[in-house]
Amino acid sequence: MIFEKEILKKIDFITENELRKEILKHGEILSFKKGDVIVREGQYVKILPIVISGLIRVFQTKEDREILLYYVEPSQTCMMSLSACFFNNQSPSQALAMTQTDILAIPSRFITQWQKQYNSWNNFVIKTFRKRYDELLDTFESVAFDHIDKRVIAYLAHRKSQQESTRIKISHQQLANELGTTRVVISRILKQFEIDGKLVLHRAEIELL
Amino acid sequence: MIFEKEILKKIDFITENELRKEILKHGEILSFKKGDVIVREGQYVKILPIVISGLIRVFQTKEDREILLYYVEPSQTCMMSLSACFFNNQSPSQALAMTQTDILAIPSRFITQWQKQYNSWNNFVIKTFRKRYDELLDTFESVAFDHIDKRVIAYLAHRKSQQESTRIKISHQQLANELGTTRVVISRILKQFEIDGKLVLHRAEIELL
DNA sequence: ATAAAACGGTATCAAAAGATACACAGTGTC
DNA sequence: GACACTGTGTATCTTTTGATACCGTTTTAT
Repeated sequence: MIFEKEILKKIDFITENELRKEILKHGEILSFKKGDVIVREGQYVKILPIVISGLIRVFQTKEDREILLYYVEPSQTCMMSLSACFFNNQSPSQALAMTQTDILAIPSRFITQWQKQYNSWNNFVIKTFRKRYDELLDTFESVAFDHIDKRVIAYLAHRKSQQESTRIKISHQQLANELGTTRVVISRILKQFEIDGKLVLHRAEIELL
Repeated sequence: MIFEKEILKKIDFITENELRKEILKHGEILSFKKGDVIVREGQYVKILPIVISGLIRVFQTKEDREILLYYVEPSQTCMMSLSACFFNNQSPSQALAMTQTDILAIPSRFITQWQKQYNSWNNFVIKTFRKRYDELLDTFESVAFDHIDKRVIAYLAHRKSQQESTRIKISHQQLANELGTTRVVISRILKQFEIDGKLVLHRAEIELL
């Protein structure tokens, strides 16, 4: 059960009290289990999800390759849904619950309406676009100019910063998918890092030192 | 001299008559010569440029490398300016006139105001963000998964589609900058394409066949 | 318990692309 | 004409990464 209090905490970037009430009134909590598909490629999107708890992975598939666009964390929304709602388009990407995830589903008709009425909502919309652009640009730069070993380190450091522990649960194959390369390459690099004393490898888990 | 008629033609995506008048009233035409710097990195941006004629190159520089973000063509605006105006930020990127370029400069205070009042303006804003994201994603995918020869061909095809002639004026060095690689690599690839009969090389010019 | 699937280590080979170096041809300037 | 600068051709070498193959271990499903 999700309490109003928790929802309100996650939408603290909405400063207008009236809008906070509207969101509670029209938003509906939807829950997904780990692995659930939230949006399929090609699906029409009628709601804007705001993540209350959990994590959503948004990606595209192209010729049996996955292209990671971004993760949607609590208090964030999905740029692709936003834009699909806005233009009444099909979703060009797929969204997957990485863990048990609760979202607050806002009917799409409110998006532009609230943009006109509430500054903080419009801010939220624009910030969502800009943030994802910046992230993508970052990824682009690291793919274009950095070697994979540096990208692996950056990925692990980022994961570490999101949690308490220094042990990151991920298999070599999954890590390869995240970075758009192959398992062998990742195993090779990780082993070298282990030899260099930067980390310790466990089964489906990497311990940073 | 730029006539109102020409401006109105370039902003035909603005459907509200009232807004068209507002734009003419508050917008100011600024002209730049080829090579002029329109925005410097770090500069505060107070106006939103809508290109009426010409072409603007928007890019970042990082450790003596250039990262091309996008070109702004007539009827388009610059996403980075939009977002810098919106948040009253410094520009993270640089804008350069590629040819004689006329822009319609809209004072930044109108951006959010018009978003609230006029649907087509809000559409313009959102479309600008989405379009640049999609472009960047495309570039990202081709950098991540395509070989350079394919990217060279794609670049040339794109340039050809923008003009009448099949002769593209660009040096190997410039082309290398556009694609984020080195001159030698480009020369090597182009020469191979010439041997394959796909194009003919001239000095600082490539003729597609 | 046994089979199947997931996970990971490692060796070999090939391809792509970057780095460097050098030569030479046009173009523009004085 | 002498000179500098830009543009291009090309050879050599190295590094990075991907592809493939094979093996052993651990976990999961039936």
